[in-house]
Amino acid sequence: MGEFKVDPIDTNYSLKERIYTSLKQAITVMNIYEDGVNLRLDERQLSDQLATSRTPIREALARLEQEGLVRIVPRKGVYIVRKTKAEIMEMIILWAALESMAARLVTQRASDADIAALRTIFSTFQDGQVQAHIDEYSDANIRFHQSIVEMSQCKLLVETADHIFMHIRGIRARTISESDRAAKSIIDHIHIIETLEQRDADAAERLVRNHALNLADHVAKTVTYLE
Amino acid sequence: MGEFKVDPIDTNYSLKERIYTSLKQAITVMNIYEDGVNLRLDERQLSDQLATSRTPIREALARLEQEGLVRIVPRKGVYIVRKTKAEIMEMIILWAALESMAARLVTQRASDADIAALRTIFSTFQDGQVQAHIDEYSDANIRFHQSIVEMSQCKLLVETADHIFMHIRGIRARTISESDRAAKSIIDHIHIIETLEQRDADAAERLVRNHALNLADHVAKTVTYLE
DNA sequence: ATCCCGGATGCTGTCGACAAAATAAATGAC
DNA sequence: GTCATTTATTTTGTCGACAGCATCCGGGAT
Repeated sequence: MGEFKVDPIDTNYSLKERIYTSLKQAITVMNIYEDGVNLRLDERQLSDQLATSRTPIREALARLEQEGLVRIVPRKGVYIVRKTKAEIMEMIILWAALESMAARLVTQRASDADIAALRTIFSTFQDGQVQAHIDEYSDANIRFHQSIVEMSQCKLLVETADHIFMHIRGIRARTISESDRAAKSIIDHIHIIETLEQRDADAAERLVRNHALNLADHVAKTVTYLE
Repeated sequence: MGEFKVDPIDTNYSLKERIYTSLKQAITVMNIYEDGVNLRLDERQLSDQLATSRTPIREALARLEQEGLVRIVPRKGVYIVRKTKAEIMEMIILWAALESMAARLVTQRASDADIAALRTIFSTFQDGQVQAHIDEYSDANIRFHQSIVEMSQCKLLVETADHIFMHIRGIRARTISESDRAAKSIIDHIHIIETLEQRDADAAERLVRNHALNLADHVAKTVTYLE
């Protein structure tokens, strides 16, 4: 029987909301660290492109500012913010704090099946396959870390981690795809999974923390395109 | 010489900015968990009280929503958000993650003098004096934990902690002032300071984490006014 | 008396307009 | 030709207004 189904009218998605989502997407997708990119957002230009008035755009921009994606300089304009190297470092440290706590919670809360599922994320990368599919490995890497946070079953932890992650997405993708680090990385991941399976909260926390802080050290030493 | 000094005109503080600060202050000060309080914010009423149009108010409210202080329900109105007990618990867990990482950083970065300064926070509470000045002790308690986070010299850690702290301020004040917990609390603090002085990162991290998680357990067991 | 329905009221979401500030352009002095 | 100064243009911050949805109120039917 062909049912007559209609989607409920999205009264929850106002113009302001959609503009916010649209702008956020546009900002996160673009490479803001490229030379010569225009970081200035013109309200009027946006209102033309989106075919709305400036009011909902300004409300969306106010939210984006609170989120740290743009900076509104009074009487001058709104600018997409570039994170400094120091800020990226701090974000990785915060990430380490969040994910290590998440790992601790996973040892207490997650089911064996959920933890086992972590292994399947890397199942397609047997042995030396990593180098060949470096892009897919980068994605798997991201999924792995996000999975741990999600398995903590702490919504606030997930939200906060997502928030940081949005900012360091570009940097992480570039850094992880460096050849020699991927091999080291996958070994770390296996060890982390083992400690989770053993329900060893202290060890899991320590390994996760060190894994993230290693990234921080690596960024401190090698990343130069942020200065 | 009598110099002619004028303050620079606050071009950095637009109307939107001041309204944001004003509303935020008003919300954090009021007891939003009291029975019968009006959680609805009327834009027009606000525009009357603040003697402005609704536009800058709406932009301020958009920021407050992103911050989690209010919830904007499309076509219905703006409501101050009450945190549920589960959310408070998650905030304390996040707090534990942040402060324990901060403690680790303190052992690596802070000067001996800075760490020593932590002791002075509680210097006025010798022995059994705690019970007599429970309010002042509550303040000292808050200062102690904020100091640790600040001494981490990680701005993002400070910002994030402040953000959570704003939400749990009321709850923390009420909970800490319970008699028997204060005595236990001050002993924990002394032990934490000792591990910091010994530059024992692992121990400091563990003690700080457990101290916060103890509060979480206590809230889970005893707090009933949030349901 | 209770429930349902329709009009009246009020509030939000969005808009276009205007003033002030900032930027760009143009004019003039040297 | 360069620099300073004035003028013109652009752009932001704020405002008041209007349409549309939500809520409240009252009348009528059962």
